[in-house]
Amino acid sequence: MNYWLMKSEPDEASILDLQRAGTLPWTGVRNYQARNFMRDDMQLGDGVLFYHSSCPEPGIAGLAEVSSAAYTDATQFDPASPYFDAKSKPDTPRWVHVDVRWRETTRLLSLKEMREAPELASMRVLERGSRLSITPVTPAEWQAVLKRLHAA
DNA sequence: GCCAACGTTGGC
DNA sequence: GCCAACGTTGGC
Repeated sequence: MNYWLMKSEPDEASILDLQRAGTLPWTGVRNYQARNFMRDDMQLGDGVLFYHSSCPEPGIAGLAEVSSAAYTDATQFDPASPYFDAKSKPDTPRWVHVDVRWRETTRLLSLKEMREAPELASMRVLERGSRLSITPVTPAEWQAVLKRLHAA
């Protein structure tokens, strides 16, 4: 069992969108490191911290879980999609993604609060210049986040 | 809108 | 394989 933090712009897909849909395909990842996490390291049932980015109040907005193995991201072959990749060929797809299932919509654990919490200081997403949209979370960090989310 | 940080591209 | 140029991310 692994844990992850996954960034989403709420304008595109918010935690409430996920709650309504139940499950969403995590399409649009176009970074090799993030893709490799999904392809090589994610397992069914892995815990996901759902993070809102590029918005007025960035932070963790809910909990989710990995609900599929990695499979081909169809948007890479769609010229009308913002995620279209002309260099990716259908016989050797470059981009894959997993599905993510909603678990809980929590209070917002803001980026500010995350930075101020000593027990979260080790989180990869807080590293200087970190832009990765998917980062591993340790069991200790996961527990610490849950404790904060469910407190006051 | 700014800009620091980082990833990717492509010429050599 | 190097590295300059360029593009993107994402907080502020």
